[in-house]
Amino acid sequence: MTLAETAYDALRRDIVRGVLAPGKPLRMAQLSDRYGMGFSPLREALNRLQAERLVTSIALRGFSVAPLSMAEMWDTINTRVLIEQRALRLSIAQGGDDWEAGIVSALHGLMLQSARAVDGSADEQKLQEDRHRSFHLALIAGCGSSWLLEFFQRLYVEAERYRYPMLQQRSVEHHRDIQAEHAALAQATLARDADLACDLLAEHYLRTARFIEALMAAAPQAQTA
Amino acid sequence: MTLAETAYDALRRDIVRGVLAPGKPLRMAQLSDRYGMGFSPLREALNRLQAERLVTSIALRGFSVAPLSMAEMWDTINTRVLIEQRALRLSIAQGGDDWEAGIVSALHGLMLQSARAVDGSADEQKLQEDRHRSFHLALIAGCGSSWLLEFFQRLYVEAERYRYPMLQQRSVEHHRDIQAEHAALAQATLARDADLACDLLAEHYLRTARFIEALMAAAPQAQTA
DNA sequence: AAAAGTCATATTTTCGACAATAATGAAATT
DNA sequence: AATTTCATTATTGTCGAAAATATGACTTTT
Repeated sequence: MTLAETAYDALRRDIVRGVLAPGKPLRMAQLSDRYGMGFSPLREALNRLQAERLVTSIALRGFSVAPLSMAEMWDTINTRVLIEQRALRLSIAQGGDDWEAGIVSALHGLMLQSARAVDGSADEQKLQEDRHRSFHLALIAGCGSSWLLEFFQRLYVEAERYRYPMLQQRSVEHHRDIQAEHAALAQATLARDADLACDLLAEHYLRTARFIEALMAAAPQAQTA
Repeated sequence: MTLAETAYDALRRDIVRGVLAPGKPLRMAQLSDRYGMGFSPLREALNRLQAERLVTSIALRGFSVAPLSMAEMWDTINTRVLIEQRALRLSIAQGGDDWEAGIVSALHGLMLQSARAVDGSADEQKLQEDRHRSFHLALIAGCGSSWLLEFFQRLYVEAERYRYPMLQQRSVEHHRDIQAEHAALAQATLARDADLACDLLAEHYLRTARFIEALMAAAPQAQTA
């Protein structure tokens, strides 16, 4: 892996996790120090991230972490529902055996982990997040549209920025059985009940959005810094 | 404007217009020569374009122009219809006076040009293309979703790559009155008839797609080189 | 003859220095 | 006191060279 790719991964992770706070200016010298590399690979990574709207830039005034707002969170959630409902319907209509197997496998991984660790290390948490993304990706992996899959990835990452503070609050039990929601979603999908699966998917995301909104209203400084 | 931005614009234009053929490897030395700048700004531009999927890259093996295929064209068109129909409905539901004014203005620009020039210079053609994009953007500019607007831009550029050979064939009259389609679309939108406007929009794009498919079947080497 | 290894060349990737521009703060002016 | 001017400093953007890696021709081995 090249240094530019390393920088891209590291910056992306730090932005999503809020280690680099929204709005924060990203000075080259500081980044060079932090990630142990020269300007060139960092600038390449920042340009990629800019294209993905995780960072903003103004010519000759450098880069900043893209800001967050409640309005944009709702936009992200609503667009996710649009994209994923379409992708889910396409998958249900034309998904094959490998698609079904992928869902079963991803759901298994998701269940397995919830039984094991109440709250694990940073590595454990990363693994959990990966499995969560893998599950939602598996549901729509049969859609056959590279655009829908790309937009899913983009929106997932953006939503993760908002969801991260929620993930940290393990103590607060969310008044939700998220695993049950995932299981029901998988079941409806595998039963090829498109209408039900789409409803469950939308409700799944809207619940998360409402929860984050409440959380942000209570502690707005957490991510808007 | 920085050199990196200049490089981005120039590369993007040359890729969309097929001057840099799909699949063609982009060697740094060659690009440096062609655009008259060093490697650094070029690499930044290429990284942005890679994030937008106009170029592909493999570590240590450099960049290439992203390939084209009929399957991907249909994916692009279908996704466009999904995104723009949603954005159009939102705009119709909540668009204000400035949104309406934008449509009237953009349609006027579009009509004006068609009356003037049968086939203009390269500059004239670029202006025409800008007006066409402005019109379609104006229709959905009231949607209030930055994600939908971004995806529109992405899909528009990709579609332009496929549409370009058609634009060159001015001699072939397309058996279509595209201006009339645009006018009808604007009329239905301003009348706030969402169902009709969405149908007209989908039909507008599907006609183009079918035309391009026929064109490519006749001369597949034009862009797949 | 086919496969594997070896070297020379071509190409990408990264670094460090330099140039260009913006931000900062002190001195001068109104 | 507020504003402007100007020099100083900090920061970004670009270049050219050097390091790292891939490519392709050639030799050797099986």
